Amino acid sequence: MTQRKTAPDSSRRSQTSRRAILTSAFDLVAESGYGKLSIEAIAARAGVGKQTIYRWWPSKGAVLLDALLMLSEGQDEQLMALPDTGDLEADLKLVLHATVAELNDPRYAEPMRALTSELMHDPALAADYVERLDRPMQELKKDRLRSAQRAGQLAADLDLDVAVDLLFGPPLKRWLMHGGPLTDEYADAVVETALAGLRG
Amino acid sequence: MTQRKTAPDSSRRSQTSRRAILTSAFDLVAESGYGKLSIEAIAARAGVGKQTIYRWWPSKGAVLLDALLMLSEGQDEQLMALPDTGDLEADLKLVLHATVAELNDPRYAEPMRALTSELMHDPALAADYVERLDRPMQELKKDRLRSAQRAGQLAADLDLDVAVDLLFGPPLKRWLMHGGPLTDEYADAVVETALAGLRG
Amino acid sequence: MTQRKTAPDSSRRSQTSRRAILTSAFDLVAESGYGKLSIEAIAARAGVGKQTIYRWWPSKGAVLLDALLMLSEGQDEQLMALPDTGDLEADLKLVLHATVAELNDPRYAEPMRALTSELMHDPALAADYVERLDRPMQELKKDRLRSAQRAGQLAADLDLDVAVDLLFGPPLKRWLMHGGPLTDEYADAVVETALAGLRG
Amino acid sequence: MTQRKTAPDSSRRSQTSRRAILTSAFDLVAESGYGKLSIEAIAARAGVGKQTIYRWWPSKGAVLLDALLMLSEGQDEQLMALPDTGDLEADLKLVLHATVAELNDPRYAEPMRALTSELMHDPALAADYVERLDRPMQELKKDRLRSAQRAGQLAADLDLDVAVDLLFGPPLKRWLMHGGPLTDEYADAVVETALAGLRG
DNA sequence: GGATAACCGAGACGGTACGTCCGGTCTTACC
DNA sequence: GGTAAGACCGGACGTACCGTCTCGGTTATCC
Repeated sequence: MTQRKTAPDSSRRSQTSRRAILTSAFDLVAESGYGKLSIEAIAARAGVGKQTIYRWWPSKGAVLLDALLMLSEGQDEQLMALPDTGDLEADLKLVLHATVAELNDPRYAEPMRALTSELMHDPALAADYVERLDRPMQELKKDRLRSAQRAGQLAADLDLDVAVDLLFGPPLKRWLMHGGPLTDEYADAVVETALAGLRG
Repeated sequence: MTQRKTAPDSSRRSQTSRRAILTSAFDLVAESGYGKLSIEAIAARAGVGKQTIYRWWPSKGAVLLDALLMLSEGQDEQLMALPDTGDLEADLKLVLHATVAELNDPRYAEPMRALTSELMHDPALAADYVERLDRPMQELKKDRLRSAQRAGQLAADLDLDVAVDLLFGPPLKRWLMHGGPLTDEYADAVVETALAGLRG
Repeated sequence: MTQRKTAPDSSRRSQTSRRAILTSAFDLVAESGYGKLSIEAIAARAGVGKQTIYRWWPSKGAVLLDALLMLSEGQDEQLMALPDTGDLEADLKLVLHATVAELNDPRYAEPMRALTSELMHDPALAADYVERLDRPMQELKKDRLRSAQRAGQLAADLDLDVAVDLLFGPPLKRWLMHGGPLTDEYADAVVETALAGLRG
Repeated sequence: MTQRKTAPDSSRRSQTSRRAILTSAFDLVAESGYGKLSIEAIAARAGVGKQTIYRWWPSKGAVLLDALLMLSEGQDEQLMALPDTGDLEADLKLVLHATVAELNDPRYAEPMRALTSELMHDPALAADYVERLDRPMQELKKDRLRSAQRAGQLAADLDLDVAVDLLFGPPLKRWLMHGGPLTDEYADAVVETALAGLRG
């Protein structure tokens, strides 16, 4: 079940309130951490009644998801594609550097962490997340790999989903588990090793 | 600062209560999910005063971590090593199958999910987790890879930490993000692709 | 500072809950004694959230005071006067008998004891008690004495506050200190002695 | 049932601890009020195990009673008598002034208030209080009145218990109920009015 | 003079209640 | 009908004490 509740966006809905709620949620979690993120706090900071939140979102995780989506609302229509200079390794390193930078920037990492933590206990929200954020990203990445595959730079029988996971799973593991520093050097090592294979 | 509070295990401490608390926590979360896991519920089910929990653990995440550690208390001394038949690919597939099975078994997945969600918001707990659960596991895995490296089955200059992440990061990503089915076939694909490299 | 918190009685306030809380408090203390009177117990018996009590009263003593005041809410407007048959001694004995009866009736004595005990440690509550219960009573008593004074039955220069204390202080002392039986005969002796003076 | 538990004073009992407990209790309540008086606080301040308190006293009220009794341990044997100059009115005013001063001195009033509040809910303690503090005082006062009665200064058929209550009940009422200032002038008025009678 | 038993400080234990915070529902009064 | 405001019931939080219960470590009699 996807977040139908979010969609209707009745014409009577106050866009002012919607934006105030989303930015309040995002800012609250970025400033004070997940612990301070409560529906009451969001409503208070947004100058909004609690009911206005409950009417349009099923959980604070859903608010958070919308808040993150709002950030990329500018480049909406024409979803930006990943860089394709022909040099696959360089392009991938560039993308992973960006990913690493985002995960290390508290401003984005904290809301992301909060959302991820909600995803783990809310399958409906997780499905929504996959559909609206994760899958589009995954497709973009697969597009770049497909281009390389067509150019003969990747194995012809390569499963692109696995390939994307091989590149982006390792940084995610470090980020989640705090299992070591999350640096550009690490990202480079991941790209090089994934491309060449463990056997070298 | 690691969870020193957990360690001292004063001689006055009631081992009966400790065990009751840990099994209660584990069972509660396995049966009813993370939402039902409250300190009050743990104390009630364990037949213990709340203070006895607060006295020895700083958060319910710390209780959960100890609960998971208790499960592997039997094989403490002789830390089991990973299988080493000489056939690296087969051994790794075996291990990843076990990992996948664990992540798919609600009995273990639910407590793990709960703990992971706590880790994300509690750096001290995360450090403790890394030290007491993650690093030992990581070392075991590196040991197996090192053995293969010595046998010439892996690149001589391979960074083993990166290698382990390349193998275990992808399933973790799927598990966390619900970004696709987590099957033995997927595990096999990950092992094969990681060993051969994306270039094939 | 008087108990302004109690007064506003915002139009949004639930009168149902208010009454349930006051009767629950009164009944609980009457049935089970002061020891069993906790905010939690009141809330539970009244079927009310604890916050609803904390929102409107600053302490359980304040609840108790309101509960006692609620009992005399019927005869609000026309504050009943003390009997005035012209026979001062008989009238006073009647009133003291009533006082003694009330102090001996567990149903009223227990809540009164509980309230008195709270008064002793809470000056704000004590001020409120004086203003809303004690002073009105005191005035009623002084009115009756004033009437007798005008009829020449009492000394012209008599301080009526002292006079009231002389009549009602002794039973209070016995009640508080358990310093002897609190009977109608005692009340009669107090009235007679006070009127005639120790010198006789 | 009287406080037998207090009496045995086994020869093995530590007098150091006993005194530390009593002075700690007295000082705690005098300094921080009744609210801060807990068995734990007494034990901590006295540098004593909680069990040592529970072993010798049945409640904190009992500790308080002993603490107050300890203060008058000096003049033990020869219980001081009330002043008897022959001038009854002057003597009584002197005694009531002393009473008023004590009730107005926070150092004594606070422990007294605390004890009184305990008495109200603990009949056994109340009985003990009457026997060990109240009755002896009452007898002293009656002795002085008896002397006056013999001298013909008081009615021959006067009930001395009632007489004492008539004199000491009114200040007690004011003290308890905060129903007006408790001054020497008030004490004088009580003595004069009680002696002369309300009729003048 | 060595056993032994009561007392001691300390503090963990199972509990109860505290006063606060927030979840999610409902009502009221605008607009 | 959407909204800001906020009262309401419920329930968990983390803390403070309750009274009971060991645990070692002194005493301080009694054999």
